[in-house]
This record gives sequence, C-alpha cells and structure tokens, in this order.
Amino acid sequence: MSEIPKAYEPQSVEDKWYDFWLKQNCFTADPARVSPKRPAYSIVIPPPNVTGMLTMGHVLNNTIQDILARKARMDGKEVLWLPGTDHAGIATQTVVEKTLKKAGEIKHRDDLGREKFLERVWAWKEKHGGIIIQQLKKLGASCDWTRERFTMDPEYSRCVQKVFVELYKKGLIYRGKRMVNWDPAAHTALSDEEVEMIEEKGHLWHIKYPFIDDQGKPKADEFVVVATTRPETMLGDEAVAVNPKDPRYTKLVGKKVLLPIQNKPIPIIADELVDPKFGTGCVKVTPSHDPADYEMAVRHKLPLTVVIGPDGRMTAVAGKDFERLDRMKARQLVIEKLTEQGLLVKIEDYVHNVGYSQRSHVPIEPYLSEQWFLKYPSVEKSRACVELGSAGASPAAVGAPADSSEDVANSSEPGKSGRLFAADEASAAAPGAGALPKMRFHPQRWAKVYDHWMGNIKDWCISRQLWWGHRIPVWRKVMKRNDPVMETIDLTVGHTIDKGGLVELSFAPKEGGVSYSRNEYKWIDDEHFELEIITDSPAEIKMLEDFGFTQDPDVLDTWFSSWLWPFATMGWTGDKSQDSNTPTLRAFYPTTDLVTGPDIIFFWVARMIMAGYEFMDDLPFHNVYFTGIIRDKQGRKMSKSLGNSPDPLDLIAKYGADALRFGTMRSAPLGQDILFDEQNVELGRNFCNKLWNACRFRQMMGSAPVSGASAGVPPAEIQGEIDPKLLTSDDKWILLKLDQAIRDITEAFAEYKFSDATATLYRFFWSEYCDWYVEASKAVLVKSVTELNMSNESGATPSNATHLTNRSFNDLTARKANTLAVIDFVLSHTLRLFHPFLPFITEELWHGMGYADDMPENQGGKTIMTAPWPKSLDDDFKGHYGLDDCYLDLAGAKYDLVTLGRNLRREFNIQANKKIKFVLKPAGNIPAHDVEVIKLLLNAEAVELDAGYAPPKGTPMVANSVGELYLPLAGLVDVAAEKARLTKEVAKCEAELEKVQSKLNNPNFAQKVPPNVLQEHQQRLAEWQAKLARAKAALAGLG
RNA sequence: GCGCGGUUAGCUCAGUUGGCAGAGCACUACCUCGACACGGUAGGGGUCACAAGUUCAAGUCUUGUACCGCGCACCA
Repeated sequence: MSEIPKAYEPQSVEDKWYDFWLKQNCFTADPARVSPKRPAYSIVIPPPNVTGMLTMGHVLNNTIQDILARKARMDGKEVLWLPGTDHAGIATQTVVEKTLKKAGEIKHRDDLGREKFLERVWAWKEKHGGIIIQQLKKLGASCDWTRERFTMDPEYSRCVQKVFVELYKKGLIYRGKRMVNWDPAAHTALSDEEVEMIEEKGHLWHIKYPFIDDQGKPKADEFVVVATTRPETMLGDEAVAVNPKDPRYTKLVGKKVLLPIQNKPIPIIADELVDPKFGTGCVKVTPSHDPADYEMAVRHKLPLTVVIGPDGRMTAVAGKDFERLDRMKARQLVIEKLTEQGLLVKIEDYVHNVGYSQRSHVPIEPYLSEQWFLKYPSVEKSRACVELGSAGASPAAVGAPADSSEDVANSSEPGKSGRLFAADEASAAAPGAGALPKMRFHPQRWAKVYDHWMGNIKDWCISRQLWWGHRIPVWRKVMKRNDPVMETIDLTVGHTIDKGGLVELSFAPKEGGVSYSRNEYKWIDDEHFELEIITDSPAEIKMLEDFGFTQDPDVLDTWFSSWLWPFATMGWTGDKSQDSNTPTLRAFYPTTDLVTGPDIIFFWVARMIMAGYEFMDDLPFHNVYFTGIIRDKQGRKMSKSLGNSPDPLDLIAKYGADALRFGTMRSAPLGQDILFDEQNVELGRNFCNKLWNACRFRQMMGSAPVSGASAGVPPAEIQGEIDPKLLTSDDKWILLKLDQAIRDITEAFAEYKFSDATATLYRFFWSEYCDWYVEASKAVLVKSVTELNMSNESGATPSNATHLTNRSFNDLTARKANTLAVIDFVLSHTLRLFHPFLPFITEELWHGMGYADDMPENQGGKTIMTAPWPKSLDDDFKGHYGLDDCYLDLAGAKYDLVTLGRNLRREFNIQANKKIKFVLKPAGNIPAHDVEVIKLLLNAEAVELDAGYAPPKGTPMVANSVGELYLPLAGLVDVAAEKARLTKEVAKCEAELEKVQSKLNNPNFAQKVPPNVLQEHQQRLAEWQAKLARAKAALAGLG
C-alpha cells in the first residue's frame, strides 16, 4: 500500500483477491483435516436454477452464507460450503422451448422430438449454465468450487433413481389415476404446492336444470337451480347433488333432470358433501373437472365425462359447437346459449379464489390422469425434530455455528460444533428433547408454519409430463401369456391372481444374483398383460431395453431431486447397510446451517428434512435461517415483468461487491422483508471508503513502532508493544469500546442477527473510532515537538504531567509510537471483524497495512480468511493495560464537553473554520493531553487552563463533570443572547427535573422499584440539579 | 374461516428481562481544517395506529379494534 488512492477503488482489488483465494485453495474443504480441535462447519447452497441469472434474492442469500462460512473459518473450523445448480425442470424447459419458438425453429417441442429437444436443452445448459456461478464469484462467495454439483450429474441422477426404487419397494411410491392439478400451458401435472390461490372477482351463475316429463322432454315450470362459477364445466355434468338431510330436496332424490345444451338426462343424487346453506343447496356434479365432484362421482359410480382436454380446450365430447374451443371462450358460449334458452336465472358478483400455476400463471385445471405419488417418509421424526418456539428456549443456535460470546471471551478452546466429534451436543442442548436431535428455525415463527404443513401433509404428485428432468425409472412392456421373453429372463411369478389385479414378481435373470426388484403387471385382456418393472440397476435396465421394454415417458418433479441435495452432493451411495458413507459425508453431514427463503419451506426445506431422516437416518441441518423477501422501494416483489429488479452485477460494477454486501446486510433484519433501495448500496460504498481512508491515515502517520508487530497477535503476546504507562484516556476508551464491539458482534452472530452486527460495526468504526478516537489521536500524532512544549507550559499542571515533564524528542516519539500501536491493535481487530461482511477490502488492507506479515502462515499470515476471530479482551489484558471501565466515563465526559463547546460555537455563530480561544476552569486535575485533545476537537486557537478564572459578565459557558468551559468573546459579548440561551437551558433543566422528581416523589416508587433503578433516578436528579444550578448561577452573573 | 407478521422521525427500519424514544437516508446551517465532500460539525423533526387494562412505571406485558402484508384451508 505504498501509493494509496484517495478513494477506494474496488474494481482493481476484487478480482485480484478472488483469484488469489482460488489459487491458494482457500475455499476447499478437506474432511481429513476435521478433528476434535478443528470441527467441521458445513452449509449447502440452495442450488440456483442452472440457467438463471443472479437476482437480489441470491445476493442476500449467498451473502449470508458467505458471512457464515467466513466467520466459521476464522473460528478455526474446517468449512465446506458446497455449491451447485438445479436443473429446474419446468423453468428451463419453458425457456428453451420459448427461445426455439421465437427463433422460428419450432412451433411445438414435438416438432423436434424428445431426444433432439433434450439435446438443445443440454446445449442451452452448457452455454448459460456457468453464468450464475461466475456471478456468485463476483459477489465473493467462498464456495468450494471443486465440489460443484448439478442435480443432473450422472452420480446425482443415480441417487435420484435409487431413492425412487427404494421408496417404491417400501410401498411409499405408487401409481394411480387421480384428480391432479393440471397446468394446461405447460401440459403437466403439478403438486399442490405449485398452485397459487389468487383471489378473483368472478360471477356465480344460477342455471335452471329442468325436470323431464314422461316423454323425456323438459318440463317448462319444474326445475332445480344450480349455481356455478364455471359454467363451461356443465357440459360434463353427470348429476345434480343435494344434501340428504335437506328437507327441500329429499323427495327429488332419484329423479332426473335434463342437462341443458347437452340435452342429457342426469340423476339427482344425495351426498353429505353438499352444504345446504350455500347457494340454492343444489350442486351440479362434474366428475372429471372438480375434485369434490370426482369424490362424489366415485361414491355414486357416475361416468367420468371429460369435456376439457389437457391443453385447456374443449373435447369432442363437449359437443360440436365447443370442440377445440378454449375453456374461457367456451364459458362465454355456454352463457350465451343458456341465456337464449332462458335457463340463466341470475348472475351474481362473486369473489373467490382461483388456483393458478405458479410457473405458467394460468388457471390450473383439475384433471383426471395417471400419475405417480409419494407418501412422504419419516414424517413423524421430521415433524418432531423442529423446535417449536416454546417458552424458555434459548435463542442460541443449535450445533454452534457461532460460539456464544461467553465462549469466545473466556475460552481458548476452538469453537465446539455439532456433528462428527460432538454429535451429541445438539441433543444435549435441548432439554427434555428425548433421543431426537433438535433443529432450530430462525426466526422461529416459521417452525409453526412448518409444523402445520407437516400435520396436514398429503401425498406428493411426483410425476411431470415434461422432458427435461430425471426420467422415472420404470419400464413397461405389453406381453402375452407365455411370452417367450418370460422364459428368457426367467421371470418367476410369485402367485397368480385375477385379471386386472396386481402381483409381485421376483425378477431373476438366468445367471442369477442381480438385485431384487418389485414389479407389477396388469392384465389387459385374457391373453395380454402389461409388465411394469421398477429398477435402478444398470444391468437390469440394459436387459429390459434389449427385450423391448420402454421407459415411462414422465420425468420427476424437480424437487424430487433437490430434496436429496444435502447428501447426494456429498457422494451418497445409498448403501446404508455397508456404512459406505464417503469421508465427506462422515465429516460434513449433517450440515450446520441452511440459508433459504421462506417461500420454499414446503417445496424444499420440509422435504429435505424427511429425506435426511429417511436415507441418512439423521437430520440434514441443525439450523435453518430464513431470509426475508427482497422487494422494491414501493414494497412490490422484484420481478422481471415489473422491471424493478436491479442487476446485482451492475451494482457491483458501480459500487463494488463489498458495498453491495454491506448495504444489503445492513438493511436485512432477521425475518423481515427487505425494501431494496440503491441508497443502501451507496451507504456500503461510503463505508468502505471510510474504512479505506482511516487506514490511509494510519499509513500516512509513519511506520509502525516495531514493524507493526503489535497488530494481529493475540492479546497475550502484544505486551511488549503497547506501553501501558503511555496510554491516554482516549486510548483506553477506544480499547474498551473495541472490546464491547467484539462482544456485541459475536453475540449478534450467535443469534444470526447480521443487520445488528453490521450496525454495531458501523457505529463502532465510524462514530467511535473515526469521529472521536482518530481525531483525538491527532493530538499526539500531528503535533510538532515545539507545539507540544508550548501547550504544556501554558496548560498542564505539573503534578498531572509526570510523564510529560521530561519532554524530549524521544518522549514524543515514544508517545507517537504508542498511539500507532493502539491504532494498529484496533485496526487489525476491526479488519477481522469486518472480513465476513467485506471480504475484499479487508484482505487488501490486511496485506497493505502489513498485518498479514506479523501472523503465522495459517493464522492470517497468508490471508485474513484464516486470521483468528477477535476475542474480547480478558481481565488479564485489561488489568495489564489499566483498562478500567471508568475510562469510558472519563473520556466520555471529555467528549461530552467538546460537544457542548461546539454547540456553543454554533449558538454564537462562530464559523467552523474560525479559530477561537476557550478557557477551561477544571473541576479537578486534568492531564495536559486531555486539554490538548479538547483544544483540537474544538478547533480552538487555544484552551487556556485557569482554575481561578473570573469571566467577564456575559461570557458564554458550558459545563459538566470535567469543568467549566468558557467562550470569551472579547468585547463582543452579547449579554442578551447569552441570557436567552441560559434561560432556555434553565427551562430545560427544570422540565427534566420535574419529570424525575415526580417519579421520586411517588411513595410507591421508592418502595417497589429495584435499588439500581432507584439509584439511577437519584443520580439523574443530582445531575439535572447540578446543571440547573450552573445555569442559574451563570444567569445571575449576567445581572 | 384459521394462523403468522407489521403499524415508532418526511422515508427505511432498530428498540434485549417493562426503567431518560434511537440509527441511516432525506432536510437546515456552517466548514474543503495535513484520512475521507463517498467528508466534518451542529441542528430541527415523535400523542410509538387506536381503545381499555395490569404496574410505582408501558413503544415494550394483557385484551379488544382498525388498517397493511403474507401463509393455509375453502361451499358449487
């Protein structure tokens, strides 16, 4: 840092250090290094969409993860932050399909065919897949890139298949014809979680269904009225239902009405599901297009008439006029026709919720189709392991991702961690938790949401009618009874059952020895049956394909692969019995923390927990940190269509990655949504600049006392560097403030309160260090010898200046050196405290300031990344340097007097740059140094120390415990102005006194209040009384 | 309908076990004084949504109300 630019220039710094970290393998995790002394810390990235772009949401999320990872490294842990990407089935397929359509290459993906289309998706993935990873690197993410994973890597795919087969064998996966949520735009089934309920203003149409006479003709005056929000579905009605207990309709049950337009007689049935209080109490029943109606249809054995096809258009069954018509257009037409026929009784405005596909943003269609479902595994354990916010629960993290401040302060042991070497700690930390380890959510209120969902869990529709994804590992072939193939592969039929039923087969190739799979077959007719084989064995698959079996065309829900992320990325083989876990799994699973958005609590978090228990027999993470959602200044969600989402890369280019990180973290309190404002990033930039310049100032003050060696070394080794005898009250004050900051920040970490940590750092560094300490230090650093001598002769009383009496050049040098040592001590600690938040600038300064040179290679010598996290100052240290808490008050009172003096300047309109003289009448002994500091901070020409000062009438004065500070305005005294000022002051004092006194006067107060509070109030009373007395005296002096 | 957040300075938000209402931005005035104008100094600005209760004491605890946001479940 020989040439120091006036302003921090992040662009030149960031790439340099990121490359350095990569080259030095600073991010790689080695399970072999994990030991009781070096516990593991791990975190898996929520894999972003492989072809996605970095959003502000990613910035927030990954900054937090990076902060946790970097802090853990400084705590001496072996850190694995495992990165990767998700194939994101629907999203990616849709993007590629759209792009190809736009380019005019295809009208529909069928034009290319599955194989060719998939080639294009892979090509797209290759082209765009690296972008988001590069963007994360720009942000400073310290992921172990050697372990980057993709959910469609071959090994990962094998895990997915293995899991499918295993769950199938356990009977948890099954295939069935069900009413599912159908996305007519994407042409696929969706899970319940992928459906968004949106409130819409719609209508309730009341329709007459006439009874029929003996000739099958509609009766003109006898009818029932049904109400519906979806008139187009009436084309597929198969009944009208009433409640069996509804006296209005019981006698109608069994009769028939004529379904209008279709002119089809349909029965009136009775079913409990009908709410007699709603509408007319009569419900039209459309078995194929409404889940509730389907239920009734099954009970009453009604035909399943399909009038809306998978593309959202009406089918031929709907009738000639409707065929191929879009469902919304069909609705119009139905209304028209009913109106013509006089069957529309009324139209009511009606607000109701409509299910929308979260992906395609079109209304979903209940659709009857054959799909694969999963009964969730390990539900009980998964539900029980999450700590619900009960009383007495400690807010501290589980698995110790960050040590409590107590630990850091008083223990030299490396931080403890859950898992490998302290696996029982997590459970021990949860009193009465039984055998189950506990997981904690931050903020905890999400646990309730989770618990509620887990308690009402429904089977998961896992099949998707897409091409991009993990294909379902199921093969089928229609075969004849006595098919020769059966001979060849030596299928042994366990037992025979009736046609149409299912049977278990054991599948054993002739040579024998290959795995057992569970299979099914279905009779199609007397001669033919379809054999279905579920397997993940490559050998079996090969054989099946040779025999002409075809694989199920569907793919699995993306989340069916993501839910394995915490262990499938660590080399899981699925072979639990042989304990074949990889060293990575053994060292880093379960992971310590998960950082994610609450919007995927069901999609991902809950499912990972269940998969963890089911396949690893252990929870996947100890703590889950839920970020807020990033919104724009108006509180709207960030979205591409609104164009309100800034490109983080632009922000990094403009302000620097550190600025973006700091600004984001400062405005992101735990558990609250974040309103993004570029001003936050600007604040971060300004802060980096402040940090930069504070270090620049240090550099400009000359070389460090003893090659700067004092800086980074742990407190015990620093004793030769800072001379306790030479410490000023300012030095002691800032060291005590540093100590407090270390405690506060470490505590904030333990509670995942990153915005608190940044706020504390900001306040400490800017307000305390820069505004007070650095300015005060100039009294030593920028003084010439002569000036010092002069100020001493005029100011200090001899008795208080013992260490100044023999003032010599050497003395001044020693004092300067000591101040620099204190500065180095503070800065080297501060840089480390900042490093998790501001990785780039702190690394640059760490080296530039020479602090790296003084540290052992693996303790910060190579990089600040591995420098030890600052410990708060222990009692020995404080004792040795005389850091008594009284210095907080001593120096504090001095600064307070300065503020009062500045205030005075301001009130008497003395320009900021005008040097004037003050007179200080000290209340007691005051070191010359302190007088010098007061003079400097007041920007005064001089501060005359005069214990017997007799001010001319009307001389403005302020005072506190330090003494009385006068502003002699030689001949310019405006008695009236001072009178006005003091009168105001008196009024204020009296008002405050009134407040305190009324409390103290209350007899109950003295009796019931705790002693410390009482004392506080009495002290406050005394203070205001003193102030009042001074003001009154001054006022009286004016005459 | 059930549940969860939120309501504090013009804006965005902190506010620990109840004990003197805070920060950043914005605003006003002065200041380029040997780190920094991406800066310094000082200042103005609040009926803590409303109502009742508990308490010596309520932004903080209890109950209720209003409004904003979110989630879950829904009867056509």
